[in-house]
Amino acid sequence: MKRKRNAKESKEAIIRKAVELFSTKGYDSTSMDELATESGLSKAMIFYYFKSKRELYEEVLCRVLDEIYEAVTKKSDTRLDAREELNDFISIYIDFAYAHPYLPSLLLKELSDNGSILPEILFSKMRRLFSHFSEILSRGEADGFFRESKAMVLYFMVTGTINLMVTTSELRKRAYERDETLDTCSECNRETLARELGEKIVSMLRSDS
Amino acid sequence: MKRKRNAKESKEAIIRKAVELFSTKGYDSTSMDELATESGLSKAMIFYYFKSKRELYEEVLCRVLDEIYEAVTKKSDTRLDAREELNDFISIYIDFAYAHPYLPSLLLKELSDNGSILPEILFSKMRRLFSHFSEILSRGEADGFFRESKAMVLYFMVTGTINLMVTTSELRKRAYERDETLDTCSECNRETLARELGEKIVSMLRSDS
Amino acid sequence: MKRKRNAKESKEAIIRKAVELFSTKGYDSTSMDELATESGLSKAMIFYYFKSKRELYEEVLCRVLDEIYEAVTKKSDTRLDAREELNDFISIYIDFAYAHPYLPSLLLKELSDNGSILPEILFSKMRRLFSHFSEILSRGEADGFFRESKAMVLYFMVTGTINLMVTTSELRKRAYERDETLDTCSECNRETLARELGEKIVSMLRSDS
Amino acid sequence: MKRKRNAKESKEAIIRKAVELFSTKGYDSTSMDELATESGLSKAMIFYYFKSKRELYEEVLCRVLDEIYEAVTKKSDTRLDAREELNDFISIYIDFAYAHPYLPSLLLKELSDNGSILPEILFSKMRRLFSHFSEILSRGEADGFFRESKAMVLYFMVTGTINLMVTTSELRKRAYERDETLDTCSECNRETLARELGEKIVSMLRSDS
DNA sequence: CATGAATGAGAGTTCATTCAT
DNA sequence: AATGAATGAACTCTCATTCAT
Repeated sequence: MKRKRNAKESKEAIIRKAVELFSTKGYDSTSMDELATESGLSKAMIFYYFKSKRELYEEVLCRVLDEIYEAVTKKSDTRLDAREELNDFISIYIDFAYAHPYLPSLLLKELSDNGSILPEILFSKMRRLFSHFSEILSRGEADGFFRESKAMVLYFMVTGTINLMVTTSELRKRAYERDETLDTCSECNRETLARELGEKIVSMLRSDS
Repeated sequence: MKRKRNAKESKEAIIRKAVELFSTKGYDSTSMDELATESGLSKAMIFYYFKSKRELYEEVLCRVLDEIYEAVTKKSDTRLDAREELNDFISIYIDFAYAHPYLPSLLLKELSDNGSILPEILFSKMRRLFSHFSEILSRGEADGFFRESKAMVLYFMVTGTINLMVTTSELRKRAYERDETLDTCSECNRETLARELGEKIVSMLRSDS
Repeated sequence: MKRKRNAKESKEAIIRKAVELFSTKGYDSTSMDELATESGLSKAMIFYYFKSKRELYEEVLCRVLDEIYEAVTKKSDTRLDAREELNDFISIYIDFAYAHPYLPSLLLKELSDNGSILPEILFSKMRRLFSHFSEILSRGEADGFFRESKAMVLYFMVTGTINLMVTTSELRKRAYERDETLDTCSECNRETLARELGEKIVSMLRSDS
Repeated sequence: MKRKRNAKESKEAIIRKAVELFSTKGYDSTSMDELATESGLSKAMIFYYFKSKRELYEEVLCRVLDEIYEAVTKKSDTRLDAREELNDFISIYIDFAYAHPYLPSLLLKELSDNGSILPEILFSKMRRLFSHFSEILSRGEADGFFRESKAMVLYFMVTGTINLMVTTSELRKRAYERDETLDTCSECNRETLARELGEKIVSMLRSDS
């Protein structure tokens, strides 16, 4: 009914809602009808701006990955020693995940599909982020701060854990209420997590151990 | 036309295929038609044994969780010290994940759906597994082998990493082929992963550090 | 609402209506919704019996061509001289066209699409009919009854004319009512047409002329 | 952005493309979007010049019929005897069809739609062409060159055959390649067709036979 | 004269689910 | 215990058409 005549705004409204819906309900369970209604535009408008549902989804995922990459690299400072940098990576990733609580599940879902249909552009954006992480580790090893380790495993220990902590926050709360002897970290906030994770990961890598 | 098998056999055939399909294609992308054809029964039969697609799915997930729980607790031996037990947990979980490479993605997906629709029975099965893990840690702390830590975070560091490593194996291979300077652990087998993860996690928890 | 539980009947009902609708309204303008309603079944049932709209359409066209071919070859008698046989071909084709007034337009439409998307099976059925016609001419030439001619051109003169006469019958009536000095053959019945066409075509081919 | 052309030019550009698209793809399969893009104007402009898709289509058909009529009557010379005039009609129609190979299928399609929705203006343009043809025959009969015949049937024998020969040219080539014993007139050019058709039709009408 | 943004209606197709047998 | 036949509701996507600028 309301007609906005502003392309940018409309497109933005679609993407905004798309991010929300895709991440809370998943790709399949998000219908274009719903997305249309929720974004205040007609279904036809979505297809006016995006060729297909899949294309819209890819646009959404690209955005997410770009945002993460930028957040993580912006503050990156090679003058710091690798331990501090790793700590920064972790806490920035956590900040990002908490600020966009719907995004991690998007990533988890995409990864757990074996990524077989992952289009090239997404694929390379994911690689870029891992590459950045990997370099921090290498530098740490070169400088004698870190002992040798599998970057990939470490990467999943960091990002996987964060993603899971964020997406399960409701679940963990529920579990705690059911059985208070179970410490599901239901009260953990981003600081607690950052400290716990950062400290544990760095201590795990300490080369003098 | 009508092959008379007994009920158990038919039901089993359905579940077996369901596990395979749900885990390789996901819930939404698995159609009852396909499941019927593949399991050699008619669609109507599936609905005869299971009230709905969702119910079947839950049955499938319960199975998976039971299997994991059994695998993990079978060898559990409280006479061992907690460090060894933790190591066992990790390697058994890894064995399980490699033996059923489709299951981890099921779990990841279910968790990343915010679990808000997770039915009670699934929920408690998940709790049970975490509870077991948590006890190992507590014992380790009590015995002075482990320093204090958030069990939940540790649990995700372990299971999340394993699940991700398994579900992304194809993806990591692809990424490595594209750029060989990137160590995506594409050659890692279960032993490598068990060693890397077990050792790192235990060393991270060492109380004397 | 009414549920017939008879596969053959249902499939037949669909095809029957499909023939009618496709030929009166064309492929594009016939909607599956309409076809469903008209045939007394649900849309889903159509897709239960036919994989796609296109497949249904092909089935319909195949039927038509088979029917024509059978009608035309059934009475074919090589003991007759080619002139009589040609006459028979014409009058049988006319009978068929008048008995199934919706079919000729289907054929015309399919042909006028340049047949570029014509699937192999349809293509060969069309060839088979032309081949039969062509043989009659050849025999006539061999026996000295017919002079040389382009079989293809003759074939279109015969079938094209018949198809057009049938599909335009309403139109010609209207035109005559508008202007009675115009002889649109609005009163022509199948006999008139058979005589006019048969005689003219044969006389045109007479070798002694 | 806004290329200011004059109205006539724009309108002409639209019709030109419309003729091409409607005739190669048919009415339904031609989308206004496509037409807009191809004609270098915006969709809205098309609706500015033509009330609806149907109206544009009618305009297109009218053009075609006018062109044919003019081509056919331009050279018409009542001093010639009817046999020559008939021959001229045929060869001019053939020239026209070969020069505009997309138009015949338009006409065939429109006719085979039972013409029930044929608007008045199209209807009368079609009548006018037939009327001209009819007069040639009448004159031929009056002058004793032609024996009696149904003008309508003859008209379809001429125009129907030509239209079909043109629209099926690809098809006939394909059929010949598949089976070289089949003479599909795949090499026939306009001269061959004009000779074959003209001579056959005139000989068929010869009153002294 | 010209357009980009917007839409309602409808297209073909799929799917979980039910029912008669 | 078993199935083929049936369906309503939903899905993605397209299209002719309109309106504000």
